[in-house]
Amino acid sequence: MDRDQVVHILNEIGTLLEIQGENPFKCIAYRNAARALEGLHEDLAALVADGRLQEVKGVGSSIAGKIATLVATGALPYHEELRSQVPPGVLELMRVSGLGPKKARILWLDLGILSLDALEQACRENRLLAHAGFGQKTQENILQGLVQLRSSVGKFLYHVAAERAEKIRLALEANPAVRRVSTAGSLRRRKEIVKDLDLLVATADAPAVMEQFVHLPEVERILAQGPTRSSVVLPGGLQADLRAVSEAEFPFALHYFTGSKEHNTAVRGRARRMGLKLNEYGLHREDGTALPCSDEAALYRALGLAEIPPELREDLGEIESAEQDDLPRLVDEADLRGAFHVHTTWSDGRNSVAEMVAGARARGWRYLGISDHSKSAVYAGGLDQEKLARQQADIDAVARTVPGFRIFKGSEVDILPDGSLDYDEDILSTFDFVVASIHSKFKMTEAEATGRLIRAMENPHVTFLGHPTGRLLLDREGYPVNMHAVIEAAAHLGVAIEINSHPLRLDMDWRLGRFAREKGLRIGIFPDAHEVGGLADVRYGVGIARKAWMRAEDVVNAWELDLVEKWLGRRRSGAGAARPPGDGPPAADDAKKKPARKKG
DNA sequence: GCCGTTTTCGGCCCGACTGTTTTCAGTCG
Repeated sequence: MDRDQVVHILNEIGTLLEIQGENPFKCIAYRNAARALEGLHEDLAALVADGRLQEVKGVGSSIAGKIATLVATGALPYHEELRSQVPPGVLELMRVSGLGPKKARILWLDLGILSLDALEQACRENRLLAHAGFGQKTQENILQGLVQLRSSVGKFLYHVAAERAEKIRLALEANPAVRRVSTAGSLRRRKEIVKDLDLLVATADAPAVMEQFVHLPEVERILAQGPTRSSVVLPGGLQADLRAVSEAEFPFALHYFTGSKEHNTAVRGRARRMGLKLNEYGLHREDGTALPCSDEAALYRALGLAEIPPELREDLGEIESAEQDDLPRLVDEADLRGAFHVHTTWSDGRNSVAEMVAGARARGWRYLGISDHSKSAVYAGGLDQEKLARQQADIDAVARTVPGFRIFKGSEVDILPDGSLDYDEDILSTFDFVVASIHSKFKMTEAEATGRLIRAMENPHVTFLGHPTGRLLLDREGYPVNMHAVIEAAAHLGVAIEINSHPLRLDMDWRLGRFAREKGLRIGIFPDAHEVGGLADVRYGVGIARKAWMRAEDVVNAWELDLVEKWLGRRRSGAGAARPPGDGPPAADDAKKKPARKKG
């Protein structure tokens, strides 16, 4: 049994104990042990073999014994006994927002509810009201939580889908019968949420490729298998479709299956106006003669358009821009020179300052901005003044060991309910940068949330606005914010808004990109990393920034170090909307033909 | 169940919010 499985079981034990009403600290102990294992740098099996498990902080003699059993035998009698005492349906109930162990236990023991369907039924029949702790409002909240939970079924986060798709793509690529292979669909367009995987191959032996595809080890179930198209289900219910075409058809099929539907419709309309017919098999004149294209670039060229990157194919003005050959050169991961918004063990990170810096250097970055949590973020180990001083001394010490690499001292400072910041002037002035974020009191009206964010940005110490809506994809709606007003204020004040690259956040939303560009907003593609591996999440942020039409010059952490230092300095000295030298006015000409579509 | 410059017992991260209560329990981050 590997580490991830052990972590999962320890967490589950914590939950099962909680449902049984065990001492809460005992439950926490199991979760802490799971967390400690997650942050482990060493091989778990080796640790067990050497009898050094108890050296891990959070793992004592009892849990160490259980881990050893799990690693050695793949099972744990204690865990199985707990599972036999609590039906699996109870754990299912706890997935509903607002239902914790206590309420789930009451639903189970007093009402015999063991499924989401039964829970909904009971709410509709007002059967919850008779029980202590349940009122009208609770019942309504549960029904709402059920809607939210079910709406996430059949949807997958980009990073999950991308990882699965890449495995399949590599397997297909290794097949000698496959000439070309690509992902398509919303995944290729880098949407933050995808419903299924679309893959496309060019081959002369489609049946053989289909045979390979449906029998890949990750396939759980075959939905359909034909010579040109097969569909399978992967673990977790993710559906993957593979289509096979000839090499000559490949560019047209790739374009067609990449979409979006709206983009395709617009492109086909354009072809028709030019006396051409475009479909997934080719581009033809009215007399039926084919216009061969070797790739998508040739296809667009044949229609009098510059090649449109997949990320932009949402019919949000990209065709007009391509027609005038003024599509932006989109930011690329290789453009990033560093990053801000990184946590360390000083707050809730899993790696030290030195380790995070080493990770950044290994990526070829020239600078890194450390921002642990501020004092009000107690649950995340926020730093008080004394601890902050020690953290900053630590950063100074690490900085001396990495000449030529710049470490910026900052903080992810909580924006308090009234829009003020969680540190006073004396402390704020010790930072090179400040990421201001909301982490508490999410229930606000749109006016309150918008005012709160803008007031925070008016503080001259604030350089970046962190995850502006607080959303967690497929999990939690963000607070309602008038993002247009926030973007205008940020651009005016010279504050850059973060595109938080954590795959659950990807916040700010890309749909605001055109508007943001028009206003001259600067953005940051920041990892919000809590461990070294989290630095790589910037690739997801880059995908969103590309969908948002962002160029390297719009992205603060794609700037060279000297430019970033100047920019931070100007903001601090109250110069307002500072821009890097040589960077002209916002490129409004290629950003305002079509207003950005509102979120949703 | 874990841990120790508060050290073998007694605290453990804790404040805000919500909905339920009539002084607080449960949930969340």
